[in-house]
Amino acid sequence: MFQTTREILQSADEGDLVRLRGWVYRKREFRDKIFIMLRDSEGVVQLVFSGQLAEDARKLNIESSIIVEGIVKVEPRAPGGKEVHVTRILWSYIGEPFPINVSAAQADSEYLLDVRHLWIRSRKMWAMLRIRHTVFNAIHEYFRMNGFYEVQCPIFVSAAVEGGATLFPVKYFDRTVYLTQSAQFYLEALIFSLEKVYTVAPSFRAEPSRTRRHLTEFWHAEAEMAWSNMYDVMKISEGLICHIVRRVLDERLEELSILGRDVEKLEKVRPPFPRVLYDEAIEILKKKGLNVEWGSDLGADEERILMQEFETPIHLYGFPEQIKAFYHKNDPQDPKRTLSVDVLAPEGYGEIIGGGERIEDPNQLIEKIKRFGLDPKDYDWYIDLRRYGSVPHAGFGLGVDRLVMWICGLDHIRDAVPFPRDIRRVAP
RNA sequence: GCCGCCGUAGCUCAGCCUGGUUGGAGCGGCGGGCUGUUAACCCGUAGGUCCCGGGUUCAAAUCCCGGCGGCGGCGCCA
Repeated sequence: MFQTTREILQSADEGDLVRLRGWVYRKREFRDKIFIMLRDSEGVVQLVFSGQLAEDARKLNIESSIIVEGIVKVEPRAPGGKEVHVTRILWSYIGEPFPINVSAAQADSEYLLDVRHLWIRSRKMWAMLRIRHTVFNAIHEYFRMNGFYEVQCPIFVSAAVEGGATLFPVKYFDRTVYLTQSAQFYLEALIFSLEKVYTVAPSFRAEPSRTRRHLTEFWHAEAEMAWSNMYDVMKISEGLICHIVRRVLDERLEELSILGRDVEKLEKVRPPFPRVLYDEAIEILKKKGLNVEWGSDLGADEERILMQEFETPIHLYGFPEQIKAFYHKNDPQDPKRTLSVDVLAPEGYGEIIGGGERIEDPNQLIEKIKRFGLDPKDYDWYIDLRRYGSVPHAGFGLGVDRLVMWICGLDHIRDAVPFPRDIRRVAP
């Protein structure tokens, strides 16, 4: 029977005989006594080796693995207030000198990406991974609580969702297919069976983006709802974000603190999010002296400047037709505008959700596909969905890695993912 | 696609602008010291094709040209 480091710190009593297993996180050597910070999946606790055991412990390099038996001591000088005085080393594996040192870790260097398979052992990565775990769990919780069915969509696809977006070609027997960039079209098909559906899956974008919020492979949480409109998307998406943030605040305070996250800022994330019409955003930016006109897309700088006005995420809605993909439904009251909505995260993190109402009329859809310079033949089955009992419907996609990046307060999306894939990096 | 930056020890970096004896520091390694550390500390020690090629010069890590490798940001999007 083994105890975790967390169990030692939380519930073990003075004098308890315990067994622990883990890795050497830090080692502090003296003549006849050695302190080792033992790391496991739950945390870190101090071990004390003395006498002959100190001589054995001296051989352990950083990240060596070890199983020990010892006696719990309440000790104010120990990190966490308790430590384990080792009485037996039951097993050990003396690792080679660990190649990551303190200065490399502080520098947040490229080297850490080269040795990412080892760096994921670090406290920072550990904290992020645990928060990420909670985020993914909360996504499933929220959708299931709200009557959505989870579905699975193909990764190999034969046509683009976004007209212009770049796809990764894949050799597929004697022809070329592509890696999916969104499950949206499949989700739209599935609402005719299940009405409210969601999926959490990777999406792939071959755009040569070199920014701190782009990956070529990212995790996409997408939902689609029959009998729904743009305002339903706003309600569900803000409910989702708030539920996720609440869960992280409830379960992961220690991890947020390790990452140095300002928890106060996350506490402010409560519904409803401000609803900002695209036109208002343009006005705000003009007042701030930016040269933006109705119809132009908001770049990263504009987004950042706009979000200085807000402390929570916002719904930015009603984008002009020309800056949104063809499938967005135009506003019948104002046809040059679409019933589209993005969620922008505060603190400069930008767009985390994109969505809106879809065109349900087949003729309107065909007409818009043509107007966008695309070929309706490429969207054959997608148009077909509208021919057999079409319904108003809407949906959205959440960039889960961007959400994790924001919640953790990270500088780069790469650090929101254990093994990031970007324009150049595909290893480890 | 556009703009900018970098390449010096296993790792992080200083030195380069203003060329000048044997190219430095911290961490890590190795050896030693130390009765309580919190990224332990102290002493010693090993470790270098200064990315590659060419040029200028009495002299190049340093200046110039070319190549290779890498990074950051924007655009696009989640």
